[in-house]
Amino acid sequence: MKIGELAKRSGCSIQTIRYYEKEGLISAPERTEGNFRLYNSVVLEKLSFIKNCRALDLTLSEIKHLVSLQNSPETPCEAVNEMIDTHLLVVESRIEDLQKLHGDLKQLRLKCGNARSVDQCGILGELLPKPERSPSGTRK
Amino acid sequence: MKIGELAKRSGCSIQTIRYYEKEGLISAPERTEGNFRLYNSVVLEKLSFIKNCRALDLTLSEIKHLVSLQNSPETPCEAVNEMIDTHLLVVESRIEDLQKLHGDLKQLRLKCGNARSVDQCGILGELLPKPERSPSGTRK
DNA sequence: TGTAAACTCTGTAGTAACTATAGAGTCAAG
DNA sequence: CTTGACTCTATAGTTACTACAGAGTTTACA
Ligand SMILES: [Zn+2]
Ligand SMILES: [Zn+2]
Ligand SMILES: [Zn+2]
Ligand SMILES: [Zn+2]
Repeated sequence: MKIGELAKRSGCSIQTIRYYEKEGLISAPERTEGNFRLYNSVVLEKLSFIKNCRALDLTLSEIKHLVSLQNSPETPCEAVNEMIDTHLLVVESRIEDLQKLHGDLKQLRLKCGNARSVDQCGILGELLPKPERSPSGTRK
Repeated sequence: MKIGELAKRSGCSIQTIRYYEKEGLISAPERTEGNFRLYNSVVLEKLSFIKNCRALDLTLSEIKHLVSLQNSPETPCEAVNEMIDTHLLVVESRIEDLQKLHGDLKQLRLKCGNARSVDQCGILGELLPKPERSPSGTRK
């Protein structure tokens, strides 16, 4: 099959497939006389694997690592576990960050009061460093 | 003060300050005879504002919008509220996504079993599409 | 058989918000 | 007057793609 059909069947875009090839995530396929890429169905599994990994937000470099592990099946699988564990930590800390962010935003949202104009809005006031009105404002 | 001192005092890197200037988030300062940027302390507040907004993960374009609102103080502050609300929704959906991800990763992590080698590791197996051994594998 | 549509090719640029150089110029101290 | 610290602009790199431009290939149909 040519790249267009592969794209439809795999759910990856044509450009993404070519990109994965360039990045070494899938191997370069044969070509037709006219230089078109020609795939067999095996690559569908590889793309599916990659998609599963991407859905877990593993980076392409991590996926590459996993692929290389698959190609040397006798390696101890500790490396796999470590990668997942590390990734779990990253995800957990991102969740924590976002939850703090969410709390801060909620707080901030309450600061508007019922201001009508921007200069009275408590939100912007809150974002400024400290609205300490300088006692002898010497501007310029 | 020159850009180096501003960087130290603001906690933004020199490149970031120049980048913010290029993007129109802070205005271009005066220059010395030798073409060095020369700042007064007002810019410290602007950078602090930007840092606060970035800590809430507002995009530079959103921050630019807020800055322009500050510069027209009579505008109704609805726009501010809407931005925060929209942003809250984005953050909430990111948190949900990550929590699902986290669950999936936890699940996956359990699949290792006590495999010793990669080819027996349940994690990689799980990531593959479906290990249905084809009954009459006609390859090529 | 001719030709137009649909497909594919490579290479390049764009995305967000920076970071990190290279190579040149400026300034302060000894 | 020279060294070192600082600053300048411009450019490239980061991540995982997406979106072209311009050229070549294949298929379908009249
Ligand atoms: Zn990871
Ligand atoms: Zn308000
Ligand atoms: Zn937002
Ligand atoms: Zn395992």
